Amino acid sequence: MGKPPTIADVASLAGVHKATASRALNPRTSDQVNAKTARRVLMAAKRLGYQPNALARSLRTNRSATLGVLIPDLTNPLFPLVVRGIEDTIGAHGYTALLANTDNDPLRTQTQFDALLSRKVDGFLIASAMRDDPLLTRVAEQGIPVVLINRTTDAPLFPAVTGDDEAGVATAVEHLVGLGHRHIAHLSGPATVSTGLVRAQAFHHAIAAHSLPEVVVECASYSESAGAAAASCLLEEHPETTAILAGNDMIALGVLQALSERGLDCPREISLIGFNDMLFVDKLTPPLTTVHVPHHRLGAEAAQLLLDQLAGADSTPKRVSLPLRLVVRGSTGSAC
Amino acid sequence: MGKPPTIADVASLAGVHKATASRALNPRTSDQVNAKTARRVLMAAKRLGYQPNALARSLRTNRSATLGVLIPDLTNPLFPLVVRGIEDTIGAHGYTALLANTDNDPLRTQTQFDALLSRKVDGFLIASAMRDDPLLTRVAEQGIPVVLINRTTDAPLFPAVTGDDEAGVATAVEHLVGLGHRHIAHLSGPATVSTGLVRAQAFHHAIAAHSLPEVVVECASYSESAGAAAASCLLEEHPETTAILAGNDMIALGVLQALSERGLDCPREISLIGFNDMLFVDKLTPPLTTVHVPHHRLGAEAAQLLLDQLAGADSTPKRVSLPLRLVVRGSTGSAC
DNA sequence: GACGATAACGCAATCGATTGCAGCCACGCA
DNA sequence: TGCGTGGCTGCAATCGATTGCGTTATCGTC
Repeated sequence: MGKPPTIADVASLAGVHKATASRALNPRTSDQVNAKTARRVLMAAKRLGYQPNALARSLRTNRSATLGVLIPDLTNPLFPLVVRGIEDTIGAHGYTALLANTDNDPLRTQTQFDALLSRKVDGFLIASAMRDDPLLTRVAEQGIPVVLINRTTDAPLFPAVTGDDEAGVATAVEHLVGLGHRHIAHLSGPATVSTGLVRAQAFHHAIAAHSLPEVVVECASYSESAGAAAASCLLEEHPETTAILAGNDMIALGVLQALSERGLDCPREISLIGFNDMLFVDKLTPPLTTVHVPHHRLGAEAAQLLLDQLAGADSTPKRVSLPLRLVVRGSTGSAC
Repeated sequence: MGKPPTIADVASLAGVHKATASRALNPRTSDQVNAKTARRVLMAAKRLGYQPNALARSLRTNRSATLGVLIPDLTNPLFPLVVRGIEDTIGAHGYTALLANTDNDPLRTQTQFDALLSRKVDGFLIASAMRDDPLLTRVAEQGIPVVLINRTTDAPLFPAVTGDDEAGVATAVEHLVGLGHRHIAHLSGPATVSTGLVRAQAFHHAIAAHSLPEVVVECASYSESAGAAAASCLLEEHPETTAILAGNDMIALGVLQALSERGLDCPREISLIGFNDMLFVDKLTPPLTTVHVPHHRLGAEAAQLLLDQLAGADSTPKRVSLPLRLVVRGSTGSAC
C-alpha cells in the first residue's frame, strides 16, 4: 500500500548505488556490471516487485516507447482490426499504442494530437488524414515520425500504407460489366479525403475504358445516413441505374436502406458493391459483395514502417499499396 | 525543427523565473502572480507555441491526467461505444484514456496492465474482469482507483457499472413465454465471467417461475464460433427446443449460423433472442430481437464514478445497475 | 615494488515542471 | 525613522531514472 519501490530502494536493498542498479536492470548496459552484482540487483528488484517508472525514464531518455494512433471513428468496425494489426506489431518491439478518436473533427483532432504530443509519443500512426490537412503540414515541420494509414495527403509528406484502391475499383467495375450492367453509378466518399477522390478517379477510368456513361454522387461522409441520402438522390435522377459501387461499406448500408424504402430488390433490380469488407457485411441480406481490404495488415505494415523509421532507417516517404480483392457474395447479379 | 520550447524558454523570453512562469501558466496558481506579469508570460508561451511536457509534470505531481482502460476485445462492436462514453466523459475533465486490448488473455492482461501502471495512470476502467481475477485482487491491495464495467468480480472489491442483467433476462423470457414457448434454452456465456453466470442464474429463476424445463448449454467464449458449437450441441440433444436465449449477440450470430446449416428457419421454427444490441444486429436476417444495453452510458457512468473517486469522494464500492430493455425485432415469433 | 591497463562501480548532472520557503520591495502606520 | 504587512517573485529541492566521467580496486607485467 506504500508507494511503489523506486530504483533507489532496489539499489539500497542490493547494497549498490542507483547507477549500478540502473545498469544492472537494463539489458543493454548490464555487461558493464559484475555478473554477481547484477544478480543481486535482479533479486532485489524481484523481491520488491520493482517496476521502473516509465515517466521518469522517458523524461531522461526523451523516448517513451509509446506511439500515438489517430483513428477517425472507432465505431467503424474497420478500425479495431487495424488497431489490432498495429498492436500486434509494435507490442513485439516493446512499444505501446496510445489510441485517440478524432471523430473526423479537425478541432478534436488537434486537441487529441496535442495531448499525445505532450505525452512525448515517439511517433504517430494516422488513419484520419484529410487530403489537405493543416495539422499534418504543421506536423511535418516538427520532424516527428509519422506514417499514414489508409488515407493519404495530397502532398507526399509522409510514408503511407493504403489499399490499392485503383485496382480494387477496377475489378469491381469489371465484375459488374461482366454481369451485363451498363448503367453503373458510384456513390463516392467525400472528396476531402484521399480514398474518396482516388476511388472516384479510378471509377472514372474504369468506366471510360468501357465507354459507359459515368454517374457519380458524392456522399457527405462515410456514413450510413449520408449513403442513404446520396442513394435517394441518385435513384431519383438516374432511374436507369442497375448497379451501384459504394464508396465504402457504410455507404453501402445506406444504399440498402434506401433500396428497401423504395421497394427495390437487391440484387434482382439493383446490384451493389461495397468497399472494405468490414465485419458483419457477410451477414447482411443479401450478403454484401465488396472489395476486401486487409485491415490487419494495413495496421501491421504501417506500424512496421514507423518502427523502421524510429530505428533510424532512411525516411524517404515511401508509399506501400496493399493488394485488394473482390469478394463476390449475394448483392450482385446479372443485369435484367 | 529544434527541440520544443520548455518552460525555461518561456520564462526567459518573458524575463521572469521558471517558477513564476509555471505559476502564471497554471490557472490554479495564476492569482499568485501579478496580472501584468502573467500576461507577459502567456504571450511568451503563445509566441513560442509552448506545450507543457506532461511527463515532467506527472513525475513531479504524481498525477498524469490519464486513465487506463482495459477492454477484452475491441473488435466486439459493443466496446467502441463504451469507449466513446468514457472519452466523452473524461475528456471534459481534462483526462485522456489509454486503451488496451486484453484479448481475454490473462497474460496479456497482466502485461498491458503493468504497462499502464508504469505510465502512472491515475486510475483504471476495466471491462475485462473475470469473476475470480488474480490481477484484480492484487490491484485492490495497491490502492489504485478502479471502476469495473459490465463485468464484476465475485468479491466486491471495486465499484462497478453493469446492466441489470437480471431484469433483462426476465423480460426476455417473459416475451418468449408470452409467445407460447415452453421449451426455452439458454446458451450461456462462460461461467468464469460474471455476465455469464448472472444471466444463467437469472434464466434459472425466470424459467422456474413458469415451471418450465430448464436447458442451459455453456459456451466456451463470447464468440460466434463458440455459439455455433453450443447451438449444434443443443439442437442435437434437445430437438424439442423452440426458443433460444443467447448469452450475447455474438453467440446469437453463431446460433443463426447453426440454424441455417440445419435448415431450421428463424423465427418460424426457432425463436432467438440476443443480448447487448450491438451494432448491425438490426440488419441481420431476421433482424435480431435482443436486450438493449446502453453502451455509451455504461462507459460514461463508469468514468464518472472513477472521476468522483479521483476527486476524493467516498470510495465505498457502490454498484450501479443500468436499466435494460428488450428490443423486439424479427427473430422471435409465436411457438407453433 | 612501481606502473599501466582494465573492470566495476559511485558521483553528480540532467531531463522539465512544481512548490515550500524565503527574500525583496513598497506601503502604511505609529 | 522604524516596523509590520502583504503582494510578488526567486531559489532550490524534488519527482525517478539515465549516463558521462572520474575513482577505486584488482591484476599482470617488467
